Amino acid sequence: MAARPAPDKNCEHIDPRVEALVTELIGRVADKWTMILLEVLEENGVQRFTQLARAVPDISQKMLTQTLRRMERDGMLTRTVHPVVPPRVDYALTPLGETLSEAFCGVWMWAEANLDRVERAREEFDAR
Amino acid sequence: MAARPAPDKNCEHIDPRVEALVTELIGRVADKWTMILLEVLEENGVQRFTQLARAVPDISQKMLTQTLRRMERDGMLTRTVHPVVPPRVDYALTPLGETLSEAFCGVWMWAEANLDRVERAREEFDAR
DNA sequence: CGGTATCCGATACGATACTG
DNA sequence: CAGTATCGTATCGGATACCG
Repeated sequence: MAARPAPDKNCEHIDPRVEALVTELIGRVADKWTMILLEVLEENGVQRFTQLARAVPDISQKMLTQTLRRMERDGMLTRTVHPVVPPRVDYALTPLGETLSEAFCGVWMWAEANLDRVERAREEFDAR
Repeated sequence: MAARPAPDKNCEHIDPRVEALVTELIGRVADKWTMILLEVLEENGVQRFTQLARAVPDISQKMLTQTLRRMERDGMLTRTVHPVVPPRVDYALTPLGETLSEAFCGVWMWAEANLDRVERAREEFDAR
C-alpha cells in the first residue's frame, strides 16, 4: 500500500526565519469576520458600509468597522469616501485581497463539504 | 477590458440554510493554533504531546491541550494513550484533518508569498 | 509524561449613546 | 449614512501549582 495517497500537494515549509512572521500574518488573517467579508466582497463586488452590515447580519457595527479598517491597513481592500451628503463610503477588494479570497476558497469548500462529518464526529465524541 | 480577470475560480456560495452552520465551522477552524497544529502534524506525522509543545514554542500547555481536544472532538485527529509508564500519548491526523490541512495550504502559501506586500501596505497606511 | 485545576490580567466583543 | 466613544461583560490565554 502506498504510504501516502497524495504526497505531492506539497505545502512543505518555509524559511524558519520568516516562519514567525508568517504565523503572525496567519493569526491576523485567519479571522472569522475577515474571511466572511472577503467572501461577500468577492461575490458581490464593491459594497458600501450598510450593504456589508446587511450581508453579515451577525456582525456588530463595531466589529464591522474594526475589521474593515484592519483589512484596509493590510492592503486587502480600499475605502473610498464620496463627499456627498448623506455620506457614501465604498469598500472594494484590492488584487491582494482577491488572491487571499481565492486562497480561502478551498477552506470554504472544505467546510461546506465536511459539515456533517464534523457534526457526527462531535456527537460521537460527546457520547463517550 | 475584461470585467473579471479570473471569474472561473468560483467559490460561489452556498445554500443559505447551511450558511450559518458553515460560518460557525469556519469560526471554529480558522484559528491560529489549529492551523499551526494541522501543519505540524501534516509535515511530521504522528507526534506526542511534548513533541508538539516543542514544535510550537509559543503555545502554552493550556492552549495546546485545549486545541488538541477540540480538534479531536471535531474529528481532525486521533488521540492514542499508550498504557505505559511514563505515559505516552500520540496524536495523528485523521483523513478529515488531512483534507483540512490541504485546504489551508493555499492560505499558508499566500501568507508566505505576500508577507512583504502586507508589510508595505501597513507602513503606507500608518504613514498617513 | 501528560495532563487538570485555579487564579488572574488582557483583550475581544456587544450594546448603547452620540456626531459630522 | 457611516461612523466614534464609552462602558460592561465574556472569553481568551498565560502562570502556577498539583496529580496519576
